Amino acid sequence: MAENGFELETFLPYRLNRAAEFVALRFAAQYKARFQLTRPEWRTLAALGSSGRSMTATEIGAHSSMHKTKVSRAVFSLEQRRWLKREEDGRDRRFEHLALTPAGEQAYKELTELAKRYQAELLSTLGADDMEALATGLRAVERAMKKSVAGE
Amino acid sequence: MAENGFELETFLPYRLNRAAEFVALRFAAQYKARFQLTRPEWRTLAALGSSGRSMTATEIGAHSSMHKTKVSRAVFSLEQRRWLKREEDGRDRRFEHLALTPAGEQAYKELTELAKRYQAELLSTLGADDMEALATGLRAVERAMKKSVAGE
DNA sequence: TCATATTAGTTACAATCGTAACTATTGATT
DNA sequence: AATCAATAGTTACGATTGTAACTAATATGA
Repeated sequence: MAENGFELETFLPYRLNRAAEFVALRFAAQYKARFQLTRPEWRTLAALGSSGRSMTATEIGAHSSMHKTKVSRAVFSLEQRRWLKREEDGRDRRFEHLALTPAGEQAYKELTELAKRYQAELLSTLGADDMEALATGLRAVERAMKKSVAGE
Repeated sequence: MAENGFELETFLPYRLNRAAEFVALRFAAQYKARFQLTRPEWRTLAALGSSGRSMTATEIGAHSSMHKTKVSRAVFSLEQRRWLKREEDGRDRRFEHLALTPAGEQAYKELTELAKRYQAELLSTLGADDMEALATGLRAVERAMKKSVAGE
């Protein structure tokens, strides 16, 4: 009941979390079954694959909202599979430039097919209008994310 | 780059996850600092507090998209704090009806004040229009969640 | 130049998590 | 009634996680 004007049903962190969890689980089952990939591994692979260039671990973390230790471990395990290679930066050797190998790109490509199918499924259950609204709202959150990386 | 028509920047699971993580972290820092609450504990407390009635652990899990072991552990620790009490169902003793104690309600009320402040902050950084769009989109996902509980 | 601060990334360790197996109870089928 | 299936919730255990401390490299600035 409305004790004091707060309604959980309108509270963004709660709603976003449960929606994210719900939407992620079905898809996770697919890439886990196909490639034995964990969620951080898929997210790392996706960040690299979609950027089409090399990225540092820190960039991947910022792009995916993953903790740096999560990224570090995902990078390690993708490297073990030879889906990713590291190259150290010549000017500043603290940086490692990470890029997919051909095998990694191939796997990514295959995963994008699953993803496209899943996205189409979502589109049809949510409806185009609500999907569009969701995209608009998420874009705003993403803007806020970029700002908060820049500032503070 | 756009290898085959898939764009990670439009892929819902990825976007929802990173937005949820981003938005949740700042708020989690607050309830952790104030009450030493974990995320599952806050979510369980919130589900109960906002419903204003008793719920079973399964209902809480469905409402919050939390795994049943997460709920089970959160319920246990809230019970330890005397913020929640269990009552067994007379007709079917598999069910436990969970409800907040007065102390639990008091804590919930205090947390809703933090939540309201945080929500206001979000509203001002996202803007009213985009916030509204996000709410519309999330509502659609929530409808899909309810259906998938009903079916299959 | 030397000390101090900052940043990228890794890792030890304790805490948390999910899978699968479990107990307990009820429902369904014969 | 007796069996078998289904459901609510818990728990053992191995896997995954985040915190904090660490290494290594670079930047800052007296």
